[in-house]
Amino acid sequence: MSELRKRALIGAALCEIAERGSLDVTVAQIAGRAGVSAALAHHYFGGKEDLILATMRHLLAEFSSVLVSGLREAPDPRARLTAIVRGSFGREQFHHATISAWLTFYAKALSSEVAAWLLEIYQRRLNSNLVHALRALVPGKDAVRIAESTAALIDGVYLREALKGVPSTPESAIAVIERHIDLEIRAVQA
Amino acid sequence: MSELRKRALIGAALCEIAERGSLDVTVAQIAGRAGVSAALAHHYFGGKEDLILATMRHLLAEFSSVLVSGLREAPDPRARLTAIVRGSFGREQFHHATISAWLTFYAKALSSEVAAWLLEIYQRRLNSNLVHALRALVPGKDAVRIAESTAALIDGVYLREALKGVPSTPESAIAVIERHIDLEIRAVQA
DNA sequence: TGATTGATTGACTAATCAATCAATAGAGGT
DNA sequence: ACCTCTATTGATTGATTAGTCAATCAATCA
Repeated sequence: MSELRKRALIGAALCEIAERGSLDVTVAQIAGRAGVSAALAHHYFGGKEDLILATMRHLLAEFSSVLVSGLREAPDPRARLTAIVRGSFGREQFHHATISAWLTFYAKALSSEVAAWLLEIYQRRLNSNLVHALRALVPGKDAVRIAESTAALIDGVYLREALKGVPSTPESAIAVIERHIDLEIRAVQA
Repeated sequence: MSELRKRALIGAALCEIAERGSLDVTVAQIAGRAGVSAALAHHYFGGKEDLILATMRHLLAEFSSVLVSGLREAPDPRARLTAIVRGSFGREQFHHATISAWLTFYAKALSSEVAAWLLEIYQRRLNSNLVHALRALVPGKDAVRIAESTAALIDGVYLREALKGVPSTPESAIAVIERHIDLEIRAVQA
């Protein structure tokens, strides 16, 4: 029962945060959506902060698993890069709701030590994956630089997607990133 | 006195928001920093929401004026692009505080109609400036595409700067964007 | 001087919400 | 039947905070 309720509460928190576009969600709202009382949320998570952080961890873990499974199937370095890009824009759904939740967590990282720490781990892992794949294609120094700009571009495109009211397909977003990678690699190799 | 107090309150709100890394600032905190009572803030702005939005407008207006003056001095299209990039990363200060405030406003745009509208105006203007400068260098269709990816890259780099605890110089950030622009232009012209 | 007006505040209200707690219910074991 | 542990909740508390209001203060003007 414990795990079941925790999962339900995390899912409800995700929905509520995304729907309201803010971390100003009450425990009662989350619990209500999960079909339980607010007191139960406290029982299982200790406090609101822990529930929010658990939700964040869930999102990060989910992305991580998508990334790992994508990378496993990539045959060569360039395909690994594509896997990372597609993973970044294919996380569960490319839904406005999920993207909103991410942006909200980014904002939280400004004021929460733990949230910042969690995001840093995600960023480091993304960066390390990019660098690793790039090293097979360009000199090490360039790999680091290209990884950095690519990661920033991913975040930027993601951010703009969050603010865009209408949902769109990930394909156009992916194309932007892919082109950037291609241009950078070609520029170095030329 | 009216204008003086309003300016002081907006400045205080900016500081408070940036320092706490969140829009969860109380009217009392802002007013206290401005050296007045909370009641006065209500007197001048009507409500908390209006004060926050006025602060947002201030930030946007400030950026806009920096951009305009930078563009006026640019002798050719490529210099105009550089002016836009430098303006984006030279807004008043490249301070962690200011960047934090921007990210916080981005998050607010998810839940506030007016905030979203304000940000959209800023984005549209930035985009239009980029497209206009690019049209002199590449075909129209490419100009639109490059403007889009450049704007996203600017936002992405800015975002990462916000989360980075340590402050850094804008030069490295500017270099990333400039390189992206150069690569894109060269790829089209080739 | 006396009146008017704007600036300013302290005190108050009403609402919200996280967190706590005591109490109930049910399952499983003895 | 009795105990024990977990799940669950309604009620309550304590803290926070936006917004209001009546009262004061200061300057300007008639």
